[in-house]
Amino acid sequence: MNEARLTISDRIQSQLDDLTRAESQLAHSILENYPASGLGPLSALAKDAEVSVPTVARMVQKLGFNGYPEFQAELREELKAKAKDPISKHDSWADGAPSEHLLNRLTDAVIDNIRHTLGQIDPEDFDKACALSADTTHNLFIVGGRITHTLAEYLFLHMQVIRPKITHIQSTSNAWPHYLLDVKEGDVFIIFDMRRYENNTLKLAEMAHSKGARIILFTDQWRSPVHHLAEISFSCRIVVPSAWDSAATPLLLLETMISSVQGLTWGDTKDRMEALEDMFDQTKLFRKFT
Amino acid sequence: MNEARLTISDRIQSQLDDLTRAESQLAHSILENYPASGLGPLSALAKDAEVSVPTVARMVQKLGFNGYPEFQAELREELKAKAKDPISKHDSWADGAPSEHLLNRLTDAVIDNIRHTLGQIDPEDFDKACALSADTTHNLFIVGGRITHTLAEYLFLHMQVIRPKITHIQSTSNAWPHYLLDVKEGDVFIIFDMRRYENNTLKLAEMAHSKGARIILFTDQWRSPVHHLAEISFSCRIVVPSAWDSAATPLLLLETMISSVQGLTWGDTKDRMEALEDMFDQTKLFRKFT
DNA sequence: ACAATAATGAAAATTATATAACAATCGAAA
DNA sequence: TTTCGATTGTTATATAATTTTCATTATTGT
Repeated sequence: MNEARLTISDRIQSQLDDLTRAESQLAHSILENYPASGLGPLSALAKDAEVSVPTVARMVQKLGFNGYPEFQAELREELKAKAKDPISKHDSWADGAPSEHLLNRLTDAVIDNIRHTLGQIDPEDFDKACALSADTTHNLFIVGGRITHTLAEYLFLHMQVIRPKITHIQSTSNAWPHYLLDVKEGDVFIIFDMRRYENNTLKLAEMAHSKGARIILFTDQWRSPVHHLAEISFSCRIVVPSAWDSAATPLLLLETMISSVQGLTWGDTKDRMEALEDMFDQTKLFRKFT
Repeated sequence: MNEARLTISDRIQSQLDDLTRAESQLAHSILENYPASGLGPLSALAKDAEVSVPTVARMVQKLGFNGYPEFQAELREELKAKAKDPISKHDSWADGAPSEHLLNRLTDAVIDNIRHTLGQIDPEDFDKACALSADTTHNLFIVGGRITHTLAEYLFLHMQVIRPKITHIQSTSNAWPHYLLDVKEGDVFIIFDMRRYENNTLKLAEMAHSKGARIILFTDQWRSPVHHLAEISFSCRIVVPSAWDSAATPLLLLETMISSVQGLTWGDTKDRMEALEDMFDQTKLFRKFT
């Protein structure tokens, strides 16, 4: 993927000395605010550079393009590539594997997903969601579906240590209506619903909502219907070159959330963690050392 | 003039909820590689988003523009402004959050973990592990511990669709010795053991090993003691600025493995997936569309 | 200074592009 | 189901953009 491709800007600059008066004006005008000016209509560019329309057309051909539209297409390609650039420095992640190896392709996709997702997240929303999750004056319910219950469980396992009053509900289970009996106004639901959105999850969300619960939703880029009920939604990009979706991006958000909530409740968490350590010591579940 | 401070991207995102099917497709297509895609011809954008040409024209008007050219002009203005912006703070992942925000710090760490981990993985080992997991002439056991059972479960849920003869064992459960009765020579174990290595997991691994099972281990950079018994080990970097470890890197490996195994067994998988689809249709578990 | 040649611009011809008008489709409510 | 309204797509028209042609103006070498 990493061809030593020279940009149009490069090409123009290298030729800058051999240009005639009008061409030079034009070249400088293109470089002035590159690439925006080149993406407008040809006539606008000509006017901007104070040269005639055909001058622009000819220059573009001199640069090796078949026409102005082709020139613009290339500019847009550059722009796309640039947007991805921050990480594309690594032509391959797994050394020793060709870049077409699934390891590299999937990793590329996941990193890309992360960037897109993070780029669209409002940090204030995120902080608010963390604050809600840290609020121990209300109950916290964590809800996952068929696949997403693993994410829910992951969050639950950590939150369990961090704070009390927490419940994990699997929406595919028949038992969930029972849990809802205890829901009080102001309780917080963290709901996971990724594509192939589940009817059960939606129903559960509706009931929780009607009881006055506040909903934080983790969904994909197409958004579960639950998002109409949610106070805060996080839509994650999940598409990878696979028949399945990737949970990596939502997991990253979860882990950040866990860390953040832990920070907010540190006083309590500390005690709880110590208590947990003691329990583990007694049950000899873990090894003291490797 | 404060209206002008909202980028088109912002405006689209804020309206994302109230969009119809075609509009939503289009919106996502625009955001997909913003702003490049919006700077091409209207018809190209329409084709890209798989909507009709007038849909694009209508959407642009909905966004408050007098026509597509006006919309493009605004995009170019944004581009110019961005290029001139002295503080192009695009070195952070979550725009709008300071680089010290946990979202950015944790994401940095996770990407770093991925890079390190992938760099140390031998692609041949990886391919071998996939081949082993795809081999349906033997049973496949997936084993997780207290936290890692979520990863195990995630793998199990997918593998379950891809191949038969598969079992998920939670090493913290009392029941695991029973599972081992069925283990035959040549059976494959995929074991998860991250730090705070669990005694149960080690014992389970030892018993499986003594029965002639082949072990694939997912562990952290310090390596679970199980790795002495493992035929193939993947050590993942898991450290992030948090009191907890990150499961993102092992998850990425898992997802790659799932995709790879699926490729290896595609003939069978296809049938199994179709059967699963039918089941889902009958139980009305999922919604057909958003 | 004067051809000869290249460079440039004005306007017409051509092509592509966006808008408008209309028709089909889909989904919700009766 | 059937109907109504909203949404989306198809076709046709108008508009804008690009390319071509050709006349004009600079530039260079003799």
